[in-house]
Amino acid sequence: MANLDVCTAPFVEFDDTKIFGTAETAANFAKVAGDDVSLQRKLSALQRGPVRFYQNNVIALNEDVADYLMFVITGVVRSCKNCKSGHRSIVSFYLPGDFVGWVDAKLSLSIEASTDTELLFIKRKGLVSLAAQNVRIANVLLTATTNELARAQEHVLLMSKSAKCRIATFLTDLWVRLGKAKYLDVPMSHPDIADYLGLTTETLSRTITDLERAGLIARVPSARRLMLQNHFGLRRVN
Amino acid sequence: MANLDVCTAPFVEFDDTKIFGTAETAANFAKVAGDDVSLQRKLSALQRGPVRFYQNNVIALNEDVADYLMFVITGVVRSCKNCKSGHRSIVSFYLPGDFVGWVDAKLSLSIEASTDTELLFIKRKGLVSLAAQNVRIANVLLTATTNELARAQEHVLLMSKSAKCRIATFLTDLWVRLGKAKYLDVPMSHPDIADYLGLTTETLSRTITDLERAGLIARVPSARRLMLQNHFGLRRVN
DNA sequence: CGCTCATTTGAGGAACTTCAAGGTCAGTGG
DNA sequence: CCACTGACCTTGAAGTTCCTCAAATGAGCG
Repeated sequence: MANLDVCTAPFVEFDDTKIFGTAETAANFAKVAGDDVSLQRKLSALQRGPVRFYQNNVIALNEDVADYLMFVITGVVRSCKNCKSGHRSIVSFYLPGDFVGWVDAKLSLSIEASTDTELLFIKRKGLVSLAAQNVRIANVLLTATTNELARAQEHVLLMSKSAKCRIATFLTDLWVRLGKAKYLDVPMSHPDIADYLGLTTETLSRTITDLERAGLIARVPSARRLMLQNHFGLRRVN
Repeated sequence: MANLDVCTAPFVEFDDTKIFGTAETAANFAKVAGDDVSLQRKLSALQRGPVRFYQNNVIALNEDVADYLMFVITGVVRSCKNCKSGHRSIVSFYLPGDFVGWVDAKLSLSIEASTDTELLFIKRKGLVSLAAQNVRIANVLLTATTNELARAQEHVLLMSKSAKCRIATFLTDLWVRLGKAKYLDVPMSHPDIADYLGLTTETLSRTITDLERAGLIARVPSARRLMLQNHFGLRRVN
């Protein structure tokens, strides 16, 4: 991240609709400014990108994030801890519209592309000083951080529940975050979900089978496209 | 919390040194303003209290926290989720110097006194608008939220580790947060620690015994006063 | 002292992991 | 077109970790 061009270098042109399909939601950073055109201009002066990353690319190490904040346009970003032992924990998934990179170097997390993704890089200092002048921006930043805090706290709560409950809750929450479509097209892989929930892929797979047998969900054809058939029941799992 | 007097009503005068012993660290809200006397005055105009709570008193329900933010002066505050089933999870402990109440009503958490405690109540809106005028305050608030976010994320990481690792890490982190004294006087009860770590009190007790047998810690006389004997070893537990 | 609550210890059982193997799917090259 | 590859997903059997239930011990307070 010392030089953003290093990040963009390995990415060649490709057909957007193929990888960033129309089903993907896309977010717009300019909306942060509302209707204020001069503010929109100031914001766009702070941004660099969009930059594209392929699945499993490392976007940044947490130590590098001091200067830039990231904003997800399409795809899914994960922040995770990779231990020397090979064990991995995923702390958070970021979807379109989320800011990535609030937390400083304390925990040395790795920011990676969970799916192919498009990101904006935003000069952190510039955004913060903009917030000191503009109440709207200040509130957006405070809301962004407290929302992420709320999600982290829900994640903590989730981790002390059973595997069945963790997975049911994860799926319904994801369904809500992705806009409550008819089908839940799960964007991230099973290994990613398992590491997010503190489970093995085996337990994940077995539990999804259990939920399916209980009539709560259905694999519409494959594991990546689900239909949540009994929302009330899913919320009641424990 | 609609009326703070309701909170103060049940508390009678008592000998401070008995309950809020000298061993307890105490925090000063005015330090947020640094040396700026006029800023200190503006801050103190926003605060109400200190208010005292006894152990296990409910300080606020999360839905009530819209108007006030809290600042811990002495003691330990917990934010927790109490399910109808009787199950309880503790999301976070707040020590002297911490702000409580950033997260809004989404998750309906209960803010409770884990030990006897003294708190300031601070008008949220007033503090936020002060932040929009003053860069120092703005940075204090952003730092407070991102620090809490970092702690929540570490908590998430902790929850996917073994019981032994969770407890060893909890103890060393607590030791650091409390100022690295010779003895670790654990301020919160075993049930609270267990609910924070997603374990039972039995597992907690057994594991502490294991850590003691391994020579990593010692119960100096009782369970509430520990000595961390091998910090390197404690950090290496997995 | 005698009460209550907190902590410790034990035995058995449930939940999840580990290890192992088979199946599916998309992309690749012959 | 088809077989090959590698990553992902699924399923089974055995093993660990942690929980549940139950009881004993220890600490604080009137």
